[in-house]
Amino acid sequence: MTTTEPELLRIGQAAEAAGVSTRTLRYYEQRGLLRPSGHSPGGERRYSAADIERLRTIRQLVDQLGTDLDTVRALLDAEDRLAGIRAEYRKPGQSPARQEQLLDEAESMNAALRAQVATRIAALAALQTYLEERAARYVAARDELGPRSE
Amino acid sequence: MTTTEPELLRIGQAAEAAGVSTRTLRYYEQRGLLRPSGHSPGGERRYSAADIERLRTIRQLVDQLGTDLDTVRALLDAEDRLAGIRAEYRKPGQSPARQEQLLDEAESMNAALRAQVATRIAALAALQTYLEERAARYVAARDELGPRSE
DNA sequence: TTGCTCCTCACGTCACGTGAGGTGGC
DNA sequence: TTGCTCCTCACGTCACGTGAGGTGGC
Repeated sequence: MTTTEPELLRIGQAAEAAGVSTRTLRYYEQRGLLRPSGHSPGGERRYSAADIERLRTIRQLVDQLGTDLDTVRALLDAEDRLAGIRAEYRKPGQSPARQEQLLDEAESMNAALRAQVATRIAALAALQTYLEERAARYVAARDELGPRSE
Repeated sequence: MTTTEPELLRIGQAAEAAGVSTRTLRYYEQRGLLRPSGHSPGGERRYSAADIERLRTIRQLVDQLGTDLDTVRALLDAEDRLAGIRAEYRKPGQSPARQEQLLDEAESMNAALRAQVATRIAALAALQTYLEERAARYVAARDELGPRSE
């Protein structure tokens, strides 16, 4: 049996799948954030499911946390290094010290992100409370307007 | 007795109080978002406490919700119109229909904002869950690395 | 062959950042 | 008078948007 086809997407399909423009995909490539897994013989970009996942991660960080692209790249680079080390994990002669160092790095970044998310959620909760108070004031103002006869 | 001084701030003080740059204040003025309450004889901008409050509102919308400045202005304009009507409330001959229309407008914008905030909080909660799962995986990976002696 | 999507420039835009050169108030 | 802050241009930057003009695969 043949291995199943890799299911690579053209740039337009990839963009639509992640809710971004094709320009964004080319720009991320230029900035070193996301290289397509392959290319067609004619030179068209081809994106894998893993590429789309990576793209979604980038958008999460940018949209939800307002992270700039250089910071996102640093984060993904560190993840890539950790994944690389994990892939070599089974080979003999790997340095556990090196691996532990990368784990430290990944954990501290994760913790920093979690702190950012918590801060944002708190700010949004405050905003929500404020908006609810205003909604209540609107209702009060409407009552004060006098009873509209049905 | 004299009325207490209005306590107007220079642009640098206003900027620092709201955590933005002076450039941002001048830009918001140019874009019609925030006009300083007054000017010094020499032509310097002077900002009131209400101006700073308005500025903080703008930053909330921009930072927490990613709202663009045109949308923010539309929102503040509507609030200003409502405040204007309320100020005239005591005068006789005001149209309650007009006032109710403005209340409708304000309420619907408030509701839209609340929906946006709720969506964002949900997205952030999902991100938080994802980050916590990753944190757990890091701990597992560390255990797998082998027990560090002592 | 006809559309449609893709390609690479390259200029435009939004929300500011950052000097350049000069004026005004403790 | 000396700093410090203010003023108005005006060019730079980041993350794309948007054509311009041309090539490639069902």
